[in-house]
Amino acid sequence: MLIIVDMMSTSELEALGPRLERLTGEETTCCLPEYRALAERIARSQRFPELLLQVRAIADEKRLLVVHLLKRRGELCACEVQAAIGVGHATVSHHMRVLTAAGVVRARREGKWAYYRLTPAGRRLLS
Amino acid sequence: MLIIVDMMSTSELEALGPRLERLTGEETTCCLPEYRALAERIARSQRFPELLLQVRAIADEKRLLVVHLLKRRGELCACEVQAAIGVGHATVSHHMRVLTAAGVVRARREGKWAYYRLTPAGRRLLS
DNA sequence: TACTCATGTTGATTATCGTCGACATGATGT
DNA sequence: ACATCATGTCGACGATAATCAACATGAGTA
Repeated sequence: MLIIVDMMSTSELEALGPRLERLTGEETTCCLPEYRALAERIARSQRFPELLLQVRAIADEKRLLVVHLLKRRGELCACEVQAAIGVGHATVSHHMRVLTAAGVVRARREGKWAYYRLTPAGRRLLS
Repeated sequence: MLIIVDMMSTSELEALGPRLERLTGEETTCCLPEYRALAERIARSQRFPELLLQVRAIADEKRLLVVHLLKRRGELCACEVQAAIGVGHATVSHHMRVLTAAGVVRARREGKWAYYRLTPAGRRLLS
């Protein structure tokens, strides 16, 4: 319940309280406890951590490029991803791990090769 | 034309070429120059850098929270944002700067106060 | 004018992340 | 069996980013 607030220094918290309470008397838009509670509700919802994970997964130039390529081509193997984005194979493996962990892409093994395609959630991110 | 490829070591490039050329003879899905060219077209399009900037702007817990709050409340001043996300005012200023630079939110000054609201592009990011 | 308040800016610190080399694994082919 | 190939994992390094304290700015106020 106090996770967010605990990240503020106590001096700033004490200074912030009366300042905003005074503001509510003049400007009806400022309301400290209301916004703090609303922010906590949003941050503690089920969708927020998932969405944050997905957004952070595509917040990289190479990974956003991979997602766009998958949207156009449907399915790519790891070597094709490596050729497309121009990094070492260890980096490709790392990026695809981030994308799969976020639920943006889904991996499929076929012999030596690993194929990747977008999940429905991944497709929704690009609409 | 060689920006992406130059990020690979020459040894890996030389090893990758013949490997994929052989693959194209067996698996029709592997095609090195085609994917490299497609990736370059996407990365050099007008929308890609803008989208990357916007996605990176909301790829932070606090900033994603701010964007959600703005979607619900319409407009917030800086002190309300500070109260909601629980960081120092310098950090709030930094986050709002990142969001405005990406075109996700728009700032409006009224006397001492700074009000922020989502841009159409920012609203589109959350749909 | 002097003072307070809301916000922006700067510099430094800390943490996180992208990248790669080296090694491991598991499948394919000779 | 042995070599080769595609991919994964680990450790380290460099770059980037989040955060705050301190200072600066500019508007309202007594």
